Amino acid sequence: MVNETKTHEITVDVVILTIKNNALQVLLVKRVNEPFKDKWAIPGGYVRLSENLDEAALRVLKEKTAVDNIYLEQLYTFGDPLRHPDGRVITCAYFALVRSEDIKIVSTTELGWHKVMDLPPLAFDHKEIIQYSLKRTRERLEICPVAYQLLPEKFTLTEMQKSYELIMQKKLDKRNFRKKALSTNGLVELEEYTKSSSKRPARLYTFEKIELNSKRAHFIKKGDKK
Amino acid sequence: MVNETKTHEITVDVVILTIKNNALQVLLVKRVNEPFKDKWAIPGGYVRLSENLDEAALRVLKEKTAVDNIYLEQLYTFGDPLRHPDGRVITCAYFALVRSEDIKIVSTTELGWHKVMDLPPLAFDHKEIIQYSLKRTRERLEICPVAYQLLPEKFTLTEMQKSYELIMQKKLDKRNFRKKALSTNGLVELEEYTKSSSKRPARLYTFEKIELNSKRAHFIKKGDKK
DNA sequence: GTGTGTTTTTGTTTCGTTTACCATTATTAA
DNA sequence: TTAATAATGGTAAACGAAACAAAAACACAC
Repeated sequence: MVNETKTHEITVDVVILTIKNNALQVLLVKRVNEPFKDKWAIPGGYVRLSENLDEAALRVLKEKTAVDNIYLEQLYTFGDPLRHPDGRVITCAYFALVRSEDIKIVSTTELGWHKVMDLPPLAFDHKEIIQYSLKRTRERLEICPVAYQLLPEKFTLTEMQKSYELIMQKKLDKRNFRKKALSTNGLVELEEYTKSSSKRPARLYTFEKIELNSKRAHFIKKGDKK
Repeated sequence: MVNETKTHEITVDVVILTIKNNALQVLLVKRVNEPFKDKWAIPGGYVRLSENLDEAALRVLKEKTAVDNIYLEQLYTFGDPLRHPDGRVITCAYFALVRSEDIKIVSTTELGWHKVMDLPPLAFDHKEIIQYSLKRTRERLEICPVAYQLLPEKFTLTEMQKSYELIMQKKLDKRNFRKKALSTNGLVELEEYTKSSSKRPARLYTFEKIELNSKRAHFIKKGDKK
């Protein structure tokens, strides 16, 4: 039985999500080799013997982008025997939430952001993996305000609400949203305002740096508005 | 980099939970070989090239027990480089909820149920894996009544409440519990009663066979009683 | 400086659900 | 009759969700 495992290979793939141009976007690499040449794929790589899975995922993330202070969570392990045409490759998928302002793309390969609602042809089972990461992101958002990982350092409540609406795929009531947002632990009201266009300036907020998962705010509930 | 992966090995480990003797119990095997000889371990095995991860987990489950109609869910993948003393073994952990009445232990190796609140010395990182499976089970229970997977075919509401209390680790109010239980989709009131000891017989209930995850009942909420 | 347009900001009420709490009656075996 | 446990109803308080409208602040055009 042990022999039968000899050609397993283990990769990590990292679904990197951000909000950019008023849309939820995912970072994809264009494949230069077969299989799936010229298709787009989630950034990934083989797990090295010396590193654990989290470290492997972080390494993949940093190979493509220069970020830190990101939200990174193991998503699911995909191991269908036929998912890779050239052999048995099991992949442990992660997802990351990053601020687009924080990101510098450092890879030399062709790399780009794609709207999750409008994905190009994808390699392997990567479409399924992205769909699953969206589902998980929504689940997380219902529990704690992970969306602040997607927002700039300073943001308005309207921007925050936009990010929630993009992730949850539904409109939220403005006043109800603000009430809940203001009661969130860690949200800090600043004495600064946006100044720009021909409209009333909006107050800026920021999030204290705190442990994620340390509190459960049950931020969005189902059925808040369609 | 590919070379560096050659000695990875992939296993699945299955945390098999049941309720037995008024306690939440987990099925463990006693190891007969090094490493961790004579310690207890979660049932597991290598993933074969021809099977996906779910199939591997199901196979492991069936090697140890004769059950079907079980709840089986991928839990988490553990890949610390030092978790196995003899080499790099990454394990994809699953957890299963089974009815103790349904189980026939078919393995020849030493195998037994252990209360999760009173575990023997465990091999590898298996203690951590079991703890994580309990956490996940609680999360599932908050969403849908998976506990019926642990109950006998026919059960009383008191038994159902006991199973919830064992998993959630807290006392629940009897009348509130019954109110919610009775409003759960799929719960069927039978025209049968327990008959046994010197007390009033209790009505029996059963669950219709339905898809899990198909409904979200939000069965237990936080703070129901400490 | 006045008016217009745009966006931000703010509070209340209603409604249903959940929680906490409490006590009595019913049924059986012994 | 007693002992043991099951079954049951109601209510008050707290909480969360949903729906809803008007005033304030600024830029700009005139």
